[in-house]
Amino acid sequence: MFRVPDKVVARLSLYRRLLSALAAENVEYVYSHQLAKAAGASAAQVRRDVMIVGFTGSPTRGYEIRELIKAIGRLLDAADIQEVALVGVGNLGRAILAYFAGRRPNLRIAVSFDKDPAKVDRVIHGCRCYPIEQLQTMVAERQIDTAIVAVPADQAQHAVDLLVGTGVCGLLNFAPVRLRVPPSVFVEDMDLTTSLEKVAFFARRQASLQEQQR
Amino acid sequence: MFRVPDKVVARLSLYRRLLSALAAENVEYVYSHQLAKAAGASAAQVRRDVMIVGFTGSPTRGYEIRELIKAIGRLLDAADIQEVALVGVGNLGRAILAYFAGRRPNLRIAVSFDKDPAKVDRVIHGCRCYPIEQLQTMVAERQIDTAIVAVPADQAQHAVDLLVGTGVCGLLNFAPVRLRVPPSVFVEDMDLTTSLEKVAFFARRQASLQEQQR
DNA sequence: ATATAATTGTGATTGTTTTCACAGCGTTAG
DNA sequence: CTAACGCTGTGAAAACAATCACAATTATAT
Repeated sequence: MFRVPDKVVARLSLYRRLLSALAAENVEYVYSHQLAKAAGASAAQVRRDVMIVGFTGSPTRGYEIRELIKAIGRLLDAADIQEVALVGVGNLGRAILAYFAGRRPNLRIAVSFDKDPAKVDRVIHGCRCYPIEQLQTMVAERQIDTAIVAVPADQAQHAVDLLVGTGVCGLLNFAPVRLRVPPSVFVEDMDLTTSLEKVAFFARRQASLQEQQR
Repeated sequence: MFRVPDKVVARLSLYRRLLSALAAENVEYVYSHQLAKAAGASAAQVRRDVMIVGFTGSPTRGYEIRELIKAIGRLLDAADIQEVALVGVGNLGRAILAYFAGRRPNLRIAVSFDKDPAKVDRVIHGCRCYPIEQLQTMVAERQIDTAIVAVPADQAQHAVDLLVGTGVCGLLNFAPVRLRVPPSVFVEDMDLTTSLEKVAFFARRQASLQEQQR
């Protein structure tokens, strides 16, 4: 099983969404440069990425959209349904639930956990909340390998230890801390603070650049 | 003004948080390898990054924490307060407000906008919500250059056009679409769907790898 | 039938980011 | 006073990612 760089996976996910939108408008074929424009990438990049999924287009028609969507799915998606666990059903956790509610049926947040008894047993955006004590049993039972961490920073490592101990090997982390995990576990950090500081930094640079020009 | 790669900015933001935590415990000095471990980076990387901020440590003591924090601030932070606008006060927007409420006083979400009259004029997590019609006036008046986009996908481009038209040149985008902006505008995409698919992909790979080994 | 035009697939190249490796330097120990 | 240690700062190398550029391909027009 050859290595796929994570940037490529991210772009393929985006391409697929764009392709689905086109398919919904009954467009049948798309050229690399069209897809590139929609995705904010170069045409060469799109062709390279498509090459990685092992799909091939026609020099005259471009890529057949429905087939390309399937090909991307064969690489990205599980054969069956892949369930995701959410830990932490606070403001952010609920927003995440709302966001994913009913999106992709074969990649869905199946269970959530919280330590607050007020949340336990409630069904929020179609997902039942369990007490954190049941995390290991439930995750093991459902063979969940992917989880979203949306607990406060000081509880994140503990939650992750529980998850990893039960076999979870993919984490989407919203807590503003670096998680300690074995190298076999993939962590994607969604660090709002860092991202905002990044944007603020470049915005300020650009603003002062424009001021200089005047 | 020399170029700073955006990955470096992200790491510096992280280092600063880690350093602040150490400073709070009255630690005075830190070695590159210690900071590296906490940040999940290599020691050489930390030293390179510190080099970029133009700070220098001692071969025997390492970096003086309080001074390094200041040095990072001189690069990353605005001289005065930098205000941020939030567009879209739905589930996600409110979670973002809660997340940043009272975090960093000189980088704060000062105003929010929504088209829903039910939200207008309410103060949510310390931030007043204005009708979207007032966006351009308010943003121009307060000279805001940084904004967070948390509206549904189909409204994102319109919101961004308004923002960019008023001089905003840094965007943190939560809408699952590619924004069309002039090249002078910096966009950081927080694409939950893509990130989750990425994590799910690598989790699945790892899981099937471990299965193979058995 | 043949020429034309536009696109794909990909080796080669370029550019960027990370790591290596070591000189130089305070501090400490003998 | 000298040696040894373990760190920083950084040129050089390696690894990684994106782009270029062009042969191969196939529909269309003549």
